[in-house]
Parts: sequence; structure tokens; C-alpha cells
Amino acid sequence: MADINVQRPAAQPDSRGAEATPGAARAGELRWDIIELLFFAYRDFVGDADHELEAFGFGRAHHRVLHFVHRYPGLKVADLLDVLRITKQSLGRVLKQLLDEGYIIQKTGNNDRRQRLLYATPKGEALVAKLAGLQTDRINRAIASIDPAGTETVRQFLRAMIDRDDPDKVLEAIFGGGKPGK
Amino acid sequence: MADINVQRPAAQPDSRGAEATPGAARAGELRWDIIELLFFAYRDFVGDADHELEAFGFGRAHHRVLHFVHRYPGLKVADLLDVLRITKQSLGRVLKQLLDEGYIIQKTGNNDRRQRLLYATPKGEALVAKLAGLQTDRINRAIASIDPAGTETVRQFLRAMIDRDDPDKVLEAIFGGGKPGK
DNA sequence: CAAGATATGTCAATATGGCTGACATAAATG
DNA sequence: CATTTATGTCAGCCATATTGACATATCTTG
Repeated sequence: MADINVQRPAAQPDSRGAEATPGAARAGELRWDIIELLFFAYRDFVGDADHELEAFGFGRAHHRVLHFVHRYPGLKVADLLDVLRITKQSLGRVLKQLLDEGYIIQKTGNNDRRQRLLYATPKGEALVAKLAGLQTDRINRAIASIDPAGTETVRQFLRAMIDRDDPDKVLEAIFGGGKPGK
Repeated sequence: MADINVQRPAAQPDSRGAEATPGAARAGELRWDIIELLFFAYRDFVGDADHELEAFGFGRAHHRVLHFVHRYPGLKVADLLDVLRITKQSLGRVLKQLLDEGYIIQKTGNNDRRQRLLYATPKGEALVAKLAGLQTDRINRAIASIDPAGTETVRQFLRAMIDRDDPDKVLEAIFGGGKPGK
């Protein structure tokens, strides 16, 4: 059984090469540990849903669409493009599948009949809730391991990790607290 | 300027369809907000690096390889496959580029000469540190927004989000505290 | 009303980064 | 020597993303 060549994370001399990276933390202050934890935490977090989605012939892209349509009923296609930051061609494919298979329905906008307002069907609600259940279980386990007051700390940390310049409508709803329009 | 159709996240009736999702939280307890925050936080977090990587003709896959080789010098190819959970064919492509372009070097194992131990070159160190600098800036900004003691809470939360069954060598190093071998 | 802008949809081609299966080589192991 | 292990590679497939071009319906404006 081959011996182990892996050393613990070496306290690197931190050879930040090139001309002092713009706006970067000084040497020795890099958050290697948190960078790494975010990688693993997110990998396992989305892994929960990925596994379940396979049984439906769906991928992560479908989950993201279904999630936001569920959360923000009446979302327009253009809003979804903003939020997901993908092109309409990419969205088109997964959205068509979700529509064809009855997970989402479109309704023509009342004021602007060009718009297609998106809503999750009961079938769609069921799937997205199932996926959220798996992820919630993981989150609850993690929250149980920290100080009760820590939940708000984690929430605040995550919020502060998000770019707030040029927010889309969903981010406005999350942050704005009260500027959901304009 | 078309009116806004997006409502704030509706307190959904939470139609967990189908037979009570196995092991899932009960209705009304789903962590929709944290699920969503994780999506946005991770998107922007990796976005920092993604943008920079473009200039080098690299993608996320290259970053991940470079990161772990940097952090765990002497990592074997097989270890990297475990950590990244991809196939050797997939790894082969990006690893070959990183080797060809001088970001990583291989050294034949001392005990087992079949092994190729991986090390980041100064060029590789410079790139990975530059990327980590960008991400560290974001993390520092987020940490600055929470209680000083909150950093450890966040770290603990992230650690608890990670699967610990069948850990690879990197996770053993992160968690094991002292069982880096076997 | 006619002209232009907007919201959506679709066709075609391409890139990235995963995957499987098959096979080859070198070196360790029994 | 036979087998297993560590690595590499060829060939093809799939999902998801991209760009550019174009079509249609509808709203807005001069």
C-alpha cells in the first residue's frame, strides 16, 4: 500500500509572483482554508440535488431554473436570463424541456402581452421542494454544529460575499428590502 | 419601461409533492434563503477567478488542479482524481496543458517510481496566488461585515457542510487533524 | 399609423469539461 | 514470471455554455 506523499498544507512562502496583484490581500494573508472549504462545501451541497436530478433526466441547469421560478412566481424570461447570467439560447433548451414535461407553465403578461410569465406547476413545486429538502437537511446539520446565534452570522457572511453592483431583480428582492421595482 | 412582475419570495404553501421526501425537513422548514445565498455567493466567488483565468486561456478546471497541487505539494495523480472526483481522461487534458505551459512539474516518486508527484512551479505559484488574492479580497470583505468571532463560526459551518464519509487525502488533512496516513 | 424598440424564440456552429470503454506501458508485488 | 497498480492516451459521446443571425409579436413613440 503505497506510502503517503501528501504533506499537510505547507505554510507556503507565498510567492505572489508578478507585480503586486491589484487590490489583493498582502502575502501571508490569503484565505486558503476558506477558499478550500467553499469548494468542498458547495460541491457536496449541489451534489445532493445532482444525484436526485439524474433520476429525472435533468441537470443543474434545470434545477436553477425551477428554483427561481418557484421562488419568484411570475418571473419573466428576461429576468431569468439576468439572474442565471446565461444566454437565451442556453436557457431556451432547458426551459423548453421543463415546459414540455409540465414542470413549468407560461402565462402571457397582462400589461405586456409579449412577456411570458413563468410559474411552477404542482409537479414542478414537488420536484423543487424535494431537492430543497435534501439541501435543507445538509444545511440544518451544519447549523446544528454551530452556535444558535451563528445562523445569522452565516447568512450575513453569505450575503456579503455577493456582488451588489448591478443587481438583478432577484438580488434586489434579497437585498433591497424594499426596492423591488425600478 | 415594462412593469415589474416579480413578487418577493412568496411564503409558498410548500407543496412537498409525492411521498414525504426521505429524510427531508418538514414542510415550512426549508432553507430557501440559504440555498439561494449559497448559489449567489459561490457564483460570484468563482467568478473572480474565472474572469482572471480567461486571460490565460484556462478554465475552472485548471484552477482547481493548480490550487490543490499548490496546497498539497507532492500530490499524486490518483490523489487529485479522488479530490476532484473526475476521471483521469478529464484530468489528463487540463493537467497536460498545465505541464506543457510550465505551471506544474512532475517528479517521479522516490519509493514508487510509477508515481508522478505534482508540484507547482514558481509560475504556477504566482498564478494561483493571484487568483487566491482576488478571492481573499472578497472573503475579507465578507468577514469584515460580521462579528469578529464570526469567522470561526463560518469556518465551522462550511466544514459541517462537507461530506465526511469516504474522505480523500485532502479532506483527511482538513479534518483528520492527525490521521494523514492510511 | 408607421417606424423602431423590445421580448421572446429558434437555427446553426463551436467550445469546454465532464463521461465511458478500450488499450498501452512501466513498475511494483507476490 | 504473473498479476496488479499508476499513469497515459485514443476515440467518441453528452450536457451546457457560447456567438451570430434572424423571425415574430407586441409595445412605444414621433
